[in-house]
Amino acid sequence: MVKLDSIDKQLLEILQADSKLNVKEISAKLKLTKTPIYERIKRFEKEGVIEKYVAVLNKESIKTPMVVFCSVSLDSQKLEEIEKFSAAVENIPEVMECYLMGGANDFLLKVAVEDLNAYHQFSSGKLAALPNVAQIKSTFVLNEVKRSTVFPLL
Amino acid sequence: MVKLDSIDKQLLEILQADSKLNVKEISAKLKLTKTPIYERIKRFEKEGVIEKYVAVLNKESIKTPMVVFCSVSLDSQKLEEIEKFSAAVENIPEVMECYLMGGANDFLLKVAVEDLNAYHQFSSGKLAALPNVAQIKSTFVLNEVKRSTVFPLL
DNA sequence: CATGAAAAGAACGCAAC
DNA sequence: GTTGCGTTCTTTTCATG
Repeated sequence: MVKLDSIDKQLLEILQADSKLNVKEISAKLKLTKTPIYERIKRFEKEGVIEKYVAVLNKESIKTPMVVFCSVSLDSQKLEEIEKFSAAVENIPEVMECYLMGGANDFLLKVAVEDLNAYHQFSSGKLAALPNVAQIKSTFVLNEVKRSTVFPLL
Repeated sequence: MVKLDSIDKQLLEILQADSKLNVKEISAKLKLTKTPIYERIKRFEKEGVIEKYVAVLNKESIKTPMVVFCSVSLDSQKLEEIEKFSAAVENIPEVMECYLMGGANDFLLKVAVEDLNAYHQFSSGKLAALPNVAQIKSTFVLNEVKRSTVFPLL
């Protein structure tokens, strides 16, 4: 875990919102010169604080997939089983996000598929086929109101 | 909505995974020369297919916030009320994602806050204070197993 | 941290095939 | 779509204060 000072946080905040700004522009925003900003960015990249840079597509302009949230509960909540399920889910491309949840000790999965038929195949074929899966409850997304990749920095 | 040919899809796939590759490297991957790749990328940027480029932070190396999923149901599911709620949610920074869900006609919100106390303030203060909110059910994330921003291209 | 210089590489624009 | 060239901009390194 890396300690971040105030400038670090502002810098990461900026890069999370727009990584195409060049060092000169970022420096101006933070009222510093290029050198320190450049060095901080390179440090973040080297230390892995910045994992990667990616393009974000506009969902209005492409044919968007059907998105489904599914709650998956396991027969056993032993750590070993949880890790086995987690590992399996990693390699399923339809699963965009997966969280281990408190409360009912379920997983919550965000799944993207082409259509209902594809979802059926995914759900009964791939997901239910995983060992230890007890129950799957699916809820369909009608509309994406907000989606942000920016994590608040504490 | 833009039509994408096979190369477009591969190109966007690559840029969603790593936007720091230069045109030369991408061209090599797609077995084309720089010119057409460069032009396609510029077209995507101009047309807004590529909305922006962002840095993705490594959650292991920063102090990650507490993440909570909350189901919000409204008193009324009239379109007008749904839009009013959607608009309000847009401007709440704690709300990272928000989806209008099928089934129970609820919203599903992914919320990031510093700690339980902050969540309490958010939930009872900001969220419950919105007009028309009937019920809020919160489930806490224990562990993030997978998180990807890559949308499959259909 | 600021300044400035200098080299390498990438982006960008153009022309010819 | 390819090849090639030239200009401009950014990145990257380095030296000085």
